[in-house]
Amino acid sequence: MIEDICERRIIHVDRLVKARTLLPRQLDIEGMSDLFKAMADPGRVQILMALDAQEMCVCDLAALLGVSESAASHQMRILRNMNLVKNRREGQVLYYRLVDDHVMQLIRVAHDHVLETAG
Amino acid sequence: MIEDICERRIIHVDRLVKARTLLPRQLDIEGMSDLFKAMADPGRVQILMALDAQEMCVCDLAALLGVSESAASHQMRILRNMNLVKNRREGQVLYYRLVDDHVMQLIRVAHDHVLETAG
DNA sequence: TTAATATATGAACACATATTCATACAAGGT
DNA sequence: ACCTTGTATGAATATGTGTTCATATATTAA
Repeated sequence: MIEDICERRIIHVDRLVKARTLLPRQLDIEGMSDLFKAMADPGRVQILMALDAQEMCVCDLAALLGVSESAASHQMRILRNMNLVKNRREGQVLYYRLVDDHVMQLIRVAHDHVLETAG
Repeated sequence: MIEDICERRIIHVDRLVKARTLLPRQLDIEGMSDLFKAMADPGRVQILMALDAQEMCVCDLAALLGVSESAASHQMRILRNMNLVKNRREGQVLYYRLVDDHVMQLIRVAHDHVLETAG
């Protein structure tokens, strides 16, 4: 079973072939890792969990995290770019909320995993 | 409703208080963001999806990603440290597999999100 | 129009992360 | 014991990310 393709050692060619057929397009893979990247920050996780319960504005979120409003706004842009949140304007205030239930599904599974493994 | 706590403007104190009561411990939050951080790389997402179908060794995974075996080993350490994979030795070869179903649940939700939003 | 409020954005710096290279370890064969 | 194979690890470099600061935009009030 030991073979060599493109100057690289490969032990299980069959598994490699099978893995290749099962993987989605590279673009989807990158989309998924970008999504996880958007959630790979304690502040943004807190923001998302807070927004599950209610709409909040940048000002409140900054206070929640204990950071500047500019910093909070930068975080919200990342979450917006990854389609995790959307907003609604009411006068001067922008109210943010989660776009759909995917976000909370991810949060819940991650929380379960952390509670089970780390304790 | 406009108040000021600790030299910071807060518009909705009630929402801030509610958010604070709903958030888990800071340690859990960090565990969750670390978990997402571990999945915030296209190569590691590919590895995890490949390991859903079958056990694979570092050598095969390096070939799958098109990177050096050293680089693949570094990636596996990150996944191991975050309790996403475990391994089994069979002679000289270490076979990696997913620790539980949480990983694939996260992958599936992320994939759905990407397909729905990005197209 | 001018001023104030709420948020966004660009640039720069500090810090984190990924890869490469060299080396070390662990298991099996000779 | 030695050598080879499979994997791990440390250090260094290159790249990426988060925060700060200054500034810009949007909405409302005076």
